[in-house]
Amino acid sequence: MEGQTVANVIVRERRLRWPVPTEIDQLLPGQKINSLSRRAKYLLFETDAGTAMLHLGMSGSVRIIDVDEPAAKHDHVDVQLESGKALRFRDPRRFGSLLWAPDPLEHELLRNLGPEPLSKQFDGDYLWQKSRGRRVSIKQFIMNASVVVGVGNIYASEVLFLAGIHPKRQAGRIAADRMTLLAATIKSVLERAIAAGGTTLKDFYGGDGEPGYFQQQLEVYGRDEESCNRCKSEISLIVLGQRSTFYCKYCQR
DNA sequence: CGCTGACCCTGACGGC
DNA sequence: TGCCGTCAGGGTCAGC
Repeated sequence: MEGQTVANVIVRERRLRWPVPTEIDQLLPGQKINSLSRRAKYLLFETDAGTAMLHLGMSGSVRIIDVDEPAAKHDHVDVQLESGKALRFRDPRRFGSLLWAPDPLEHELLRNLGPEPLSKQFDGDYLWQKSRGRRVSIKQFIMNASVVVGVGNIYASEVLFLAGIHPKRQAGRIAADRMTLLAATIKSVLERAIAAGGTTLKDFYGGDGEPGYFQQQLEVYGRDEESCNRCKSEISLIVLGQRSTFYCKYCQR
């Protein structure tokens, strides 16, 4: 889409996580997409008039189609291009969002986000400093986007297993050297997952239309009652902050 | 300010 | 076959 011009925007359903603002259909048509980028899990489509911010939520997806392809159920938005192709956004659960901002990094939802996990500024020292005095569990801590972005529920469990840290351990009670290991493990898990094309549990497909393969490398996620690859004991399942959490009670302290 | 739990919504699946 | 309860990979927000 980069460098292409928007011909028209069709909004069939405005009721997403937040209502789709009229700027999307009023201002986007006629604009050239200067660049595509990303901050946290928001996809950013930058134009001279402003930036469209797209979040896929839990069940959202986008794909490139011919403009005349009939819309199916849950196909909420089409961004039609002058080329005759369109970006089609589908989201059955409507937890996703499509917003508009003159300056996205100053948008209320982006301005207080923590660092990107693969950036240089995200390291053990940062995690250690940020966590002092915090009593919340380390798993909820690393899933908190104001601490660090990009660590979702699958990777949080995986990271903590590989770092040998119990998911319920209070964030503020983890020593600096373990935080260094934790930050490095977050980076390596995300890098490996990206290299594998992501994790396809049931219906995730990457931008290339291919499923991911990282699920074949999962150590604990979804493996409750199966045996730990390291010590052979049974993987445990608990709920932390309403999210399923998998871990080995012998390998993680 | 930090933390917890409720909530947003649809579809898939298992048990009966 | 159908109904009901449960669960799902994300994230925000009110209220304490």
